[in-house]
Amino acid sequence: MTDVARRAGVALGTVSNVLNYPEKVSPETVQRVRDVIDELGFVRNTNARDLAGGRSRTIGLSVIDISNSLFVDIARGAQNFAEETGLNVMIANSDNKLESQDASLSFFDGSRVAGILLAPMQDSRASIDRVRRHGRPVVVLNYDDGDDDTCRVLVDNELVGYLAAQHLISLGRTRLAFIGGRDNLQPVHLRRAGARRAVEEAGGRVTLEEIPTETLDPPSGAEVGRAIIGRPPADRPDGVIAVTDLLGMAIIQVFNGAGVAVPSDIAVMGCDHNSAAWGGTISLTSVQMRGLEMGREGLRLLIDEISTSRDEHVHQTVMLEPAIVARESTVGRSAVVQR
Amino acid sequence: MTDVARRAGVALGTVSNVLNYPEKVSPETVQRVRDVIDELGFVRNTNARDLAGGRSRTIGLSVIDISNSLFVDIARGAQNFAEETGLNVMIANSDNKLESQDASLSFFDGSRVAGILLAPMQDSRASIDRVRRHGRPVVVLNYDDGDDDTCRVLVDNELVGYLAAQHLISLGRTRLAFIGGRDNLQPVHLRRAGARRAVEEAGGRVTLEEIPTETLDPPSGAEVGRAIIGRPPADRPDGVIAVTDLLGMAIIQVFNGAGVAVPSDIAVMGCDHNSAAWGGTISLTSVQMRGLEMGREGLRLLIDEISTSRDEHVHQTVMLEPAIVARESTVGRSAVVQR
DNA sequence: GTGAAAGCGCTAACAT
DNA sequence: ATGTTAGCGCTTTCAC
Repeated sequence: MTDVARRAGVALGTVSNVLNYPEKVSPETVQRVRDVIDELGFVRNTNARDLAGGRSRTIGLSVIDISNSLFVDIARGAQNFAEETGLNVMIANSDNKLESQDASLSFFDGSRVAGILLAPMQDSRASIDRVRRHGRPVVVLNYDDGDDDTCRVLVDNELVGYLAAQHLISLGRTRLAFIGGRDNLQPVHLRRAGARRAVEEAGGRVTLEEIPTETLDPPSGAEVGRAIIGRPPADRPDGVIAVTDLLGMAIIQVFNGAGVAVPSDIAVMGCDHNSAAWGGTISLTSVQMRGLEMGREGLRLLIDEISTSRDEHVHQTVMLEPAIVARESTVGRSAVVQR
Repeated sequence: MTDVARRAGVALGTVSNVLNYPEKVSPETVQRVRDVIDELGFVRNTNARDLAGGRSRTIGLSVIDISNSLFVDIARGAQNFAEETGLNVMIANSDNKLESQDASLSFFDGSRVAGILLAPMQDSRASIDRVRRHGRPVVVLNYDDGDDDTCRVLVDNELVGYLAAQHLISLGRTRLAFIGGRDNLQPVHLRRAGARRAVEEAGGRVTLEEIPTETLDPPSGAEVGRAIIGRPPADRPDGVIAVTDLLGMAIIQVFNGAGVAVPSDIAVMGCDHNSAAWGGTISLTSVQMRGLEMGREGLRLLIDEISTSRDEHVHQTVMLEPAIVARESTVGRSAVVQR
């Protein structure tokens, strides 16, 4: 910056003003300084800027698993909003390792980022507290650790299950099956509870069969699919809710290969709108988890917390409403207007 | 740090030494200072550190599209290696927008990162030159712009096609089909050329049919699949190479639904080992694009360029060898040892 | 082994 | 409107 000042024949402070408060400098000086900046290819040092200014324009996003499309959506949502507000989002991936998550948080802490968006892998209050004690705001995404002493953005997973079941019921299905992983996973538990509620509300005319699976991956889905096919047609469900899209996709393919028509014989749907399951020829009905909104809302809350006086900030929890995305696997080809 | 020094009853410089060169400080002092650091929850300011030290321990990774699993792999490869070397990798996603890519590069430039890994969306020499003129090393990943004035890590796409065709030929298939997008895409062009070479080498006993597609997405694959099924069995290929996994997966599902057995009637394989196509019950043979190695090698080259004296550095191109990943869709279920 | 002091490249308050 | 200057929190000589 000194070089720029000398070359433009002005003082250092003037260059700074041109950069930060151009309205305080005469137009011709602004022009001259800017020309020199271009000429020299000057890029101002963000570190020094943040250090001297005592603030930062970048926020850190830490996600558990960047290969899951929900987290990719979260990142994109946050970035889009950040763009509008002149902030920068840096992504750190934890690759499902808790120690990596901690390392990322420490890195962000050391970088004196303005704030942190954290989509944690499990209860991370200890790490969060540490960072926050250093005065760095943290907003938690997609994980309910029951701590309302922090801002969070969550999706109503009970409603996810409820909407899914309701969707199938509204299509006239009466023998539902809920294919889920183990119940100790928070989202699985909640979605199952929601499905039960919808079935109960339907009175006695709808039944719900619950089939647990070992994992949430395709092989488990295929296994369940084969088990269903092994039963006499009258004994099969006519509507299947898979707790993840990957599970649902695998089930569809088994049905496909066995001549069971989807959705006419059996309607199938997933619950987490995961692009990793978009490879199919039968597009999959699912429930939108609103990753984009989650990222965007999270950043909004974070900005709010950053700019509010530290003591006066009121933490809030935003509960996002999931929404059915109806596709061919439940409503059939003709009803799908656009992919 | 001043607080730490005062609380520990030592000078500022000593705290710095404890942090950076503990061997230069007496053990008891080290211990005392460290205790105070823990007690105060002190985290040193990376910005100030980099500013004062004139270097940085973080490197920037800019990818075109974080929703493509190849780029996710690249990121993970780079991060794994970075962990071993005490560096930090910050990911910036460009969401397929060229202006975002430029913004990311400028951000990294302003942050004075040690170096940049760039997986660009198209010829980006202009942007690269700008950054490099500021003395910041850049390594290009997965894109061959013909510029050997930079370090690059590429995958031999011609070999991808060659290996794919060879794999099918070695399984006794003689009527191959290459299902590709438009030939103006560099990878498509190269893979097709490789497939041709393998077929030529096989002499007259193997034929290669080339079927272009509008896009590289599932719908195009399904379309081709239906076209193939529409032909009399003797007229159909017995081995299909889809230029992307998504295409391949869609084709398999069409075959599946029509009672065409994969791989016994027709073997099908993809070419880019994309996890977005892993949802199937028939696991897909593909060609490993070595994203992890790409990230790792890229970072290795980058570190080399960073530490080498600026003038003495010799740019190099690492050409990664793709490898067949044989799965059920070509070799059948029994031959697949593990997923 | 430890301490003192000069910067790193900026911002922001103040002086002109 | 422009120039001057004191830090921001550290690293790094160089003395002690």
